[in-house]
Amino acid sequence: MPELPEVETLKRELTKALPGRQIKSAKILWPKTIFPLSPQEFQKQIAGKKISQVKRRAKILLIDFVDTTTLAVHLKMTGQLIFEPKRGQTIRGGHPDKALGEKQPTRHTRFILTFTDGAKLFFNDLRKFGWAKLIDDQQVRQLVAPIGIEPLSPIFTNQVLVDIFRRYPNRTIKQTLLDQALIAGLGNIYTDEACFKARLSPTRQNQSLKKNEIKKLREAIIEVLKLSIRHKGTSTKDYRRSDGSQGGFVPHLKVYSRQNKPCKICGQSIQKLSHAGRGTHFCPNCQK
DNA sequence: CACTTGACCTGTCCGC
DNA sequence: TGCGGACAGGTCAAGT
Repeated sequence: MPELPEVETLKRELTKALPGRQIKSAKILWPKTIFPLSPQEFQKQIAGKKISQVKRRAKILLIDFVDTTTLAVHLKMTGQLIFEPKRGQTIRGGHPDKALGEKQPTRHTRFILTFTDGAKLFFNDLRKFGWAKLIDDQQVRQLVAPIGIEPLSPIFTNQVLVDIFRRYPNRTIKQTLLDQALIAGLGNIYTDEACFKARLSPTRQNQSLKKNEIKKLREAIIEVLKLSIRHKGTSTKDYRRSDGSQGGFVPHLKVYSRQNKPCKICGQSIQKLSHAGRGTHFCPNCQK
């Protein structure tokens, strides 16, 4: 599911494709995706807009227009944004690659943006939880206001994380890392992976953490996110890059979706239990 | 106030 | 083979 590294990957890829392009039309196949606008309102408002830049805040992708409005997109669990250059044109050079993905649109396509040059952007979402909101800059500020610190920003210091854990002594590490109001962009995959890298059990109580353990956790969060971004994200199932291809981080996963498989460090069996309402994966031997 | 559960959805997998 | 149910998990609202 798209978490920070996946949305960051899309941001970087779409930054190469979208700025400068102008929207010719929008086709809405599942109106709930663009709620509260009706398909007619959405189509009328977005037609003619020119994209200035693509940004990311937490797991939200922000497609800015020259007129200072924004299309804010949340992919939730199964959302995809697939960019298709106009026929005969490829974004990465060379011949069109059949391995890159299935033909667009798919049965799960919820809306399509068509640009004046013939290029298209497809929003696919199997489970229909994702959304796209066409909003002004004031509404963007309201949207991102409750979101916590970006873990890859320089102000995400040891002290910041220490303070967060001190503020919620009775929560567990996993509950804390998943809380978007505290730290932005971590989901189920990267909380489990960061805890493993820091050798800490995700179910540990915050108040039991020593300062040097929090330091290790901060470093682990940053390393795991950066490494995944380098590999263009995790495609356990639905996540796709903007060209339809899969991210390359799955072989680097140490615990997520590896229950009953041997720990890559000690060989003991990776365990899975339910915690904080999520499947939680860890090595009982390596993580304390 | 803090924590848990349900809702939103569909596809996949498992046991019978 | 088919069917029911559990499960996958981001986020918000409602319930305990």
